[in-house]
Amino acid sequence: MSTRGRGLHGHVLDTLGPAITSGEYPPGSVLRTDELAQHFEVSRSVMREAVRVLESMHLVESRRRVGVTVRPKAEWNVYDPQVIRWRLAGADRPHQLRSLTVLRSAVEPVAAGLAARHATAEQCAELTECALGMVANSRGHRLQQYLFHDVAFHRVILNASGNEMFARLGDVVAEVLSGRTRHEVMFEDPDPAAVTLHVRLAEAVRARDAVRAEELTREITAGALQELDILAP
Amino acid sequence: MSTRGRGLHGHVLDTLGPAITSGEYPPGSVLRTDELAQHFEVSRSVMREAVRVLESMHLVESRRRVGVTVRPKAEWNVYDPQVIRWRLAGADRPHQLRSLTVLRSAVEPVAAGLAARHATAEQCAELTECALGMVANSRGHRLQQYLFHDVAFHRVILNASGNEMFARLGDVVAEVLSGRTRHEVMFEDPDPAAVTLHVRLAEAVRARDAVRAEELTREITAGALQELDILAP
DNA sequence: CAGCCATAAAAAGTCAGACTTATATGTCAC
DNA sequence: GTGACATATAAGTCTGACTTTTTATGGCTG
Repeated sequence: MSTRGRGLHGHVLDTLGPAITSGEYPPGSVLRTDELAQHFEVSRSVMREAVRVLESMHLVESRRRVGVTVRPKAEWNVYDPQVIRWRLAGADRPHQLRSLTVLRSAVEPVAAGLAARHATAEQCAELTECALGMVANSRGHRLQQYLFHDVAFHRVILNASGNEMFARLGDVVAEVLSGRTRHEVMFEDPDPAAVTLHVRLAEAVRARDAVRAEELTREITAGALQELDILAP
Repeated sequence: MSTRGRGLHGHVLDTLGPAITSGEYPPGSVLRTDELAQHFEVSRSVMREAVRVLESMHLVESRRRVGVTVRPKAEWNVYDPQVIRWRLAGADRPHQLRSLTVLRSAVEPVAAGLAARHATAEQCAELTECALGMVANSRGHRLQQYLFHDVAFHRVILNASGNEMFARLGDVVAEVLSGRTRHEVMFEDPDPAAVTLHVRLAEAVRARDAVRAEELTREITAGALQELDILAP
């Protein structure tokens, strides 16, 4: 996973990326390409490629005669899936999870409304299938199977919205949902009310009821916010 | 602008990036690093750095013995500011503008609600100042000055939300707003109703009225959708 | 002492060439 | 047809030398 371990520069990124996003190298820190290359025991060419990638993520800035400077957090490309993974794997995972859940609560209801208008028959079928899968695995500590269908469900909604920006948030939602099952809440069976909401949402999309789809999704995301004790979204 | 023309690899990206996002090299196309290096008259090292950046944006995939393959559009990192700029500069600018406006319509109302809760006194003051600037420049074809305050206004809202994911959409909103003034609609003075909505929104945030702030922002973004003839968002 | 300019040093940037490695594809035997 | 094997190809890596830009320094002049 991650950088698919592809190539030496990928390995360097797997170490250096998290080190930066976790604050090990705080903003303003200055790194030297040559030193890094020595430290990671790779050639300067490889190190330079890694730095270029970090630069394209706005994590660092490379300037002549100065070095590679870590940029302030506010400038990072926080929508880069790689950056999101690094941060979710690091210390501010809880904070990141909250930010992303709030984002979900803004995007998903609108996406669901659009999905109700644009979903194909096939997508409606997938949706129903996922919802049934959730129901079937909602009891008896079958959390992994439940998660699988939950993720698939939200992915279909986002894709069916027909908006590419929404569709690309599928991975983010998947991370948030699986993160929830893995480390945070959700040690017990999922809330039956949440399961019901998904079933009704699938029905609403099938019935092309955009308003109802949007409202049901608001209830779903409100639940997600509550789980993280985010009272005032 | 763009890649800040920094270095040869930046120049290569300025040409190759738009070429890919515009579909000049359709998904599935295979490029060879050596050929590209020759074509751009740069060394392979520089070309490789450029390819690495494109790879980190998920625009291409580099595989041994095959070459550099253009990935399907659905896999691109469409939230990367660089990618957004390239696409806004290219042929599917209208399509991109619609996607981003729909995204705005989902995010900004929630952001405004949060801003009403979290905005500092300073941010409230900035907001009022921006709104006044909009009013002052809403007549007499002072479109540039109006745009400046409009962008600043929405930036403050997004920053004041306290959510880093929202805050990072400031640049996107800026692009959408300025794009609107530049190429699309808005040859005449802005709609007075929209101006009024901004003033009332600034008041709502100052008054810590989250519900009203959210609703006013919905009206603002609904207007933006209408301008692009997006009837059913 | 202040201000300015020439100089030097530091680090990134660039290039060229040789070598390594993975892998798609074709070939041959069975 | 299936499998093992050979081969060619393009990316990947390393090294070392050179260039360019930017900053700091230090001495000169007023």
